[in-house]
Amino acid sequence: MNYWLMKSEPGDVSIDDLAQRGTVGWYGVRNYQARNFMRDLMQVGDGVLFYHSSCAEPGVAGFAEVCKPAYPDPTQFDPTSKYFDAKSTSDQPRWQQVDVKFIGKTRILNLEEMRRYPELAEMPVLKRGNRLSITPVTAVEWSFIRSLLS
DNA sequence: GCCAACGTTGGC
DNA sequence: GCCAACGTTGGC
Repeated sequence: MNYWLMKSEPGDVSIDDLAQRGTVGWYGVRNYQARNFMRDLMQVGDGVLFYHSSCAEPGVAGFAEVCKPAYPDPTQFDPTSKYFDAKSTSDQPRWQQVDVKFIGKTRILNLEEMRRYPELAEMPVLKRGNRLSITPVTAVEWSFIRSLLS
């Protein structure tokens, strides 16, 4: 059982979209390290901090859970998608996604507030220059944020 | 829109 | 396999 922080642009998929749809496929990851987390380490039942990025108020916006293990991301095969990858074939897909299901929406836990808690100081999302869209969360960080937002 | 950070690409 | 150039991310 692992925990993860996963960034989504709310203009693309927001916590409200997830709440409405119940589950979503985590398409569009085009970074090998983030892909490997999904492919090699994510399991059904893993906890997810749903994070809003590239928006007016970046921060943790809710909780989700991995509900389907990694499988090929269909957008890599779609020439009309901005995530199309010409070097990817159905025999040799490069990119994977998992499905996540909605657990709950919370208030926005923004970066300024997160920085105030020493318990969260090591989270990659708070480190300067971090760009990775999927990062591991420790059990301590997970419990802390769960109680903070409950 | 700026820009720091850092992953990727491609020439050698 | 080095490394400079380039592209992207994402907070501000």
